[in-house]
Order: sequence, then C-alpha cells, then structure tokens
Amino acid sequence: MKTILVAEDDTFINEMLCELLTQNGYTPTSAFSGTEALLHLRQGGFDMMILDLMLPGKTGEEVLQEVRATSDMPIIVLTAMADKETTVKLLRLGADDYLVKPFDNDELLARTSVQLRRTALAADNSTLKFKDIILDLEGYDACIGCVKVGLSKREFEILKHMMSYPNKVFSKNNLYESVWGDEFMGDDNIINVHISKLRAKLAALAPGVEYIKTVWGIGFKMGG
Amino acid sequence: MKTILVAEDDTFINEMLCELLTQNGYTPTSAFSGTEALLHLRQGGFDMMILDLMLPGKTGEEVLQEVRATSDMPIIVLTAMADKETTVKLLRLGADDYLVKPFDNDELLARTSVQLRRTALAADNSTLKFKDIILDLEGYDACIGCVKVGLSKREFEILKHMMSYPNKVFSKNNLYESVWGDEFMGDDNIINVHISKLRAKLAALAPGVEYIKTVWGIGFKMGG
DNA sequence: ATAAATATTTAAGACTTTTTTAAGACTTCA
DNA sequence: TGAAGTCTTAAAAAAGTCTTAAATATTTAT
Repeated sequence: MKTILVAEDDTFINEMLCELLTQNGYTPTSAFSGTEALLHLRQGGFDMMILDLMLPGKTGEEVLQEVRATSDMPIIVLTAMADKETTVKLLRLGADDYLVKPFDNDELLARTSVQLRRTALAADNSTLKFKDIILDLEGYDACIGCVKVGLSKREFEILKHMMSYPNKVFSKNNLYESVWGDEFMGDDNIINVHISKLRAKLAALAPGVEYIKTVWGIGFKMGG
Repeated sequence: MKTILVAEDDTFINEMLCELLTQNGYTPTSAFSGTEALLHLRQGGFDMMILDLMLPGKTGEEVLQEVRATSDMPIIVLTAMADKETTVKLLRLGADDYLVKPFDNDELLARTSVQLRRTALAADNSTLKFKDIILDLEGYDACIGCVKVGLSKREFEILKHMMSYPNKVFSKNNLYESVWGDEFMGDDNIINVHISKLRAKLAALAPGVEYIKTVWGIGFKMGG
C-alpha cells in the first residue's frame, strides 16, 4: 500500500485530503508545517508527497529543495497561484506536478496515480532483474529460478553495477573504480578473474545461457 | 541527446514546437497524423512524445492507448479542452501530463524536462543516428532495424566519428588520427580494410543500402 | 584507350585481450 | 588461533581483432 505525506497547514483541507486518499486505498500521513514534513520524511518510508506551498516553519519551496537534495520521490505541489512564473519555477525546483487550488478531487487522484505509476514500475527497489537472474539487494545474493547463486561480495557488487545499467558496456576501469572505490591501475587482471568466477557460478545454475557479454577491447555488459 | 516525437497536425504549431525544442537542445521529429506518429514510434529511439489530441488518421487517444500497450515512454498531451472529464480521462489512459492550448513555451519546456528527468538516469540515451543505423554509444554497437550489427572496437569508433559529423568528408589522415590517436603514416591501407569490413557488416543487415560513401582521392563520408 | 592512381577485397599471421587455472595471501568468524 | 572462504597475483592457453601484403577492381587523367 502506498503511503503519502500530506503537507498542508489548513486543517480542513488536510483532513479532507487524507480522507480522500484513504478512501482510495492510500495511506496518508498529515504534516501541518514545513518542519514537521521534513521530520516525517527523515523517518522515511513515503512513496509520495503532496506539498502545499504556503507552510509555516519552512515554506513549500524550501521543503521541496531540501527533499530534492536527497530524494527522487514524486512530489505534487498545491498552490493558490496559477501564474506561469511560479509554476515554471516550481517544476524547475523539482516538483513533479502541481495543482492550483481549489483543485478537483478526481484530478488530484488521477495525478497521484500517474506519479505513483512510475515508482510502481521501478518500485521493487530491493531487487534488480535481468533475464531470469533476480538480484536481491538486501540479501546480497542472486537467484536463478529461485535457487540461490551464492555470490561473494565482489561478485555481487560487479553484478549489481552491471545490472543497474543493463545496456551499458562497462570498462574494467569503470568497474574497478565503482566496485573497489579505488583508482584502476590498468595492467590488472582482477576484473577478468571475478567475471570468470561469476560466469561459472551463473552457468552452474543455467548451463548454456549467456548473461555477461564480453565487448572486446572495451569491457563487459549484460546481454547474450 | 533527447529525441522527442511531436505529433501535431497543425503545421504552424508543429514547426513552432520543433523549433522551440531544437533551440533547447532536444532533437524533435514531426508527425502530422496519428498513423504517422505510430510509424515513427515503431522505428523506436524516442525518449518522449508530445501528442496533440485532435489528429487525423488516429486520434490522440487512440495513439495514447496503442503506445501504452508496449511502452512506458513519457507522453505529454496537448488539448484544446480544459474540462476535468477530459483531462482526468487522459491521465488515466496513460498520459504523464497535459497542457491546454494555447500553452506557454516555458511551461512546455519545464514539463518536458520534468518528464525526461525520470528517464535521464537509465536512458541517458546517448545514441547517434544515420538513416536507419542507430549507434549506441554506451552499448558500443550499432543497430539496423533493431538488429545488432556486432561492431569491433575500431569499426565502432570509425562509425562513431563519421556519424558525429554526417555531412563531413573524412580523410584517411583525419580518421586515423582520430580513431588511433596516432600520427598517420600515409602509405597505410588500414583504414580501407576497416571501412570495407564495416560496409560488409552493414550490408549484411541492409543489402543494397549505401551508408558510407567514397570520395575519390579525399576519403569517406556518411551518405549514399 | 591506356596508363596511372586510388580503392576494395581477401587471407594469413601478428598481435592484443580475455579466459582459465592454480597457488598463496588475506579476511572473517567462531 | 584455526578453519573456511574470499581475494589477488601470476602465468599459460584460448579467442578475437588488427595489420600487412598482395591480388583485383575501379576511377581519373592523358
């Protein structure tokens, strides 16, 4: 179930919003000031925020900026002003959408579901998938057909890095720096060895399937 | 570079949109009917679509539904009607956002960049195009009609260099120094051999199509 | 029309990069 | 501290790409 933070200082509107959201299957949390909203957000766990611009404590714009510094969550801004300057500025600051008060309930719900749709797709943020590999980011391992592969730390991190951008070719340089967090010294065979072992482990569970492709002279990528 | 399909039957508005997008660093493609838009989309490679509702051939709503059957690309709908019924329905059908005509250019740009922001990470669609060749700069390969060509490193780099300036004629000297990063020794046949192999690989997927033209005594260029 | 210059193709071997293996160093956990 | 597993290094084997060279084809200039 999707949780939504409702940052709106007008008690009546806030309650009304929460009720509307509840009726439509969401789980809202109320915040009545900018600072309260930030407190809630620090607890984490929200899928979206509805943010009024005129908030005591911190204004909506300030909240918007602070949230955007660390989070990519969908934010719909409520504003009393419909003028172009404001709205363009809001979008540039990182709002995903806005509604002008007084807004229509159905439109709010429609825009909410549009925003949540995109998170729903990327949603499963605890796993990555490629072909039949499911990478369990929390369990630090991968499954093929529900059987654990048994990855070591480096193997897991290499696979995670590559599965994050499955169309991209990763140079050894890039992989080394991402996984080891250290400068790559060129004449090193270490990536090759890890890739080899990774392939061996994957092949043990799915013989004949190619998951990691060699791009000669460039590096490796997911594919087959 | 982001590519945007502009589906709008009003020639004036379409041109204006394309010009606006070009000026702001996007690469627009025009479609003047619903059916034309779908044809373009089948070619693939678009990062976003701006879709007018009133289109000949197929209406915007029909296009919207067809696209959503297979794609998650951002779609901003243009509509003359501002009524709630219409807009809510559009969002439910899968539009990511809409603008009411006459719209403001800055707002269009702001909303465009909001939509592209979410694809930005995954799809930093670094591709080059020439005719039906799509060069995938991150994947280090080219596609013709969605079929991978399977380029070697040097072939890829030669093609990349030439496709970066599709109107320019490249001397062997120039190509050698750009791709090999080394001084050209004149009596060298190596460029010719690579061009030959490149042509052979392209021709295997698109028989009879000329992609790389020989400019006698000078060098090579994209064209045909 | 012919010669000269330039381009194309082919095939083989040189060369580079990748893969695999194995042994020892290192880490982690109890 | 000892055992188990993981990581790194090194080196040989394998695989793929690049280059060379030579033969063939095409275009340009005379």
